[in-house]
Amino acid sequence: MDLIQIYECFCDQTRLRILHLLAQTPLCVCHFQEILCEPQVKISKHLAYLREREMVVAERQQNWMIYSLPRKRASELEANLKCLQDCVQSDPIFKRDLKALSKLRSTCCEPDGILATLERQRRRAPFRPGAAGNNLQGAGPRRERKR
Amino acid sequence: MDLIQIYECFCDQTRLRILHLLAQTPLCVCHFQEILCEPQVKISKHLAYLREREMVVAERQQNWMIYSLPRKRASELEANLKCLQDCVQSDPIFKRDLKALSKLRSTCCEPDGILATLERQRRRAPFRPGAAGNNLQGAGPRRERKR
DNA sequence: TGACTATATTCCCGTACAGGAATATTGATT
DNA sequence: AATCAATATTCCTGTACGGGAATATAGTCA
Repeated sequence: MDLIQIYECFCDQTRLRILHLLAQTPLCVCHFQEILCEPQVKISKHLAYLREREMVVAERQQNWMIYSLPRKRASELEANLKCLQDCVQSDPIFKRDLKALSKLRSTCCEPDGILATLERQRRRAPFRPGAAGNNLQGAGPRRERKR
Repeated sequence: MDLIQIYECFCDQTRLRILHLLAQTPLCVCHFQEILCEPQVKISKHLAYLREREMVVAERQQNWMIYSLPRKRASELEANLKCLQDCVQSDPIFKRDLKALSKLRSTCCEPDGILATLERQRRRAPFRPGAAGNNLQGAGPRRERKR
């Protein structure tokens, strides 16, 4: 019964917001960080959770991981995504997310898709190091991995 | 955000089956036991879970607790219940549940609602002590409650 | 090759269930 | 008052996350 899995994926607010955004367009992790204003670990983990359950797919593009909804979606997923849209359309948080998304897109006038967008964004503003919610961490010193 | 709560309620198979049945008609606990073929504790606990989150309401009728969906439901709940219907309509488990439900109703030709049904059922077949999935336990000896 | 960037993983801790066994509880019946 | 029937609650155990800190990793670029 993988309807259950769908609901499991849906019952966390961060995941809901991610899916809601992906219903609009593919996005990379740093976009989620910007839009959701949540720490990197959190987003990365929830994306992993969704990936393991095949609710999203990931594809590497240079340094970025582009996440998107799978092309072929089970009808249950499709139905629930649609239902989700209806349910959240008046919710301030989700509305704000959409607004932040469209702002992010407009700043790079996206002619040929998200990838070109990313490319350009990177040249102009290498991820806005000081922006709110942007708490990237350096790679830190390496040492023997515990195991 | 109580959409999340809805999804939390939906992400367990037993609860899904319960809600799916309640979308048809109010029912009492022993009916769930019969239809779902699950132990009493399990059903009782999931009903408590749903009650605490106000996804169902309970009303005592003599010895029985009648559970039903609340009269006034949030639009999100309504939407998701509808979505659920669509998603499970071809699922064998849920189809079997509906079949079991209608059988249970037809055996008592329900003229004046579930309560009369219960009344009559009880006289004729006092809960079928040996039936499959029916694992009622006696009240057991009492002793000082630990606390 | 070394530094840097974007993202993933591991470790750790706390909490929320899920499920079953053993009662507890409450109203009805005798 | 004692018993019974229907249902709820408590205790216990195991597991799945959720979140954050500290790295780890892989690609890119100088």
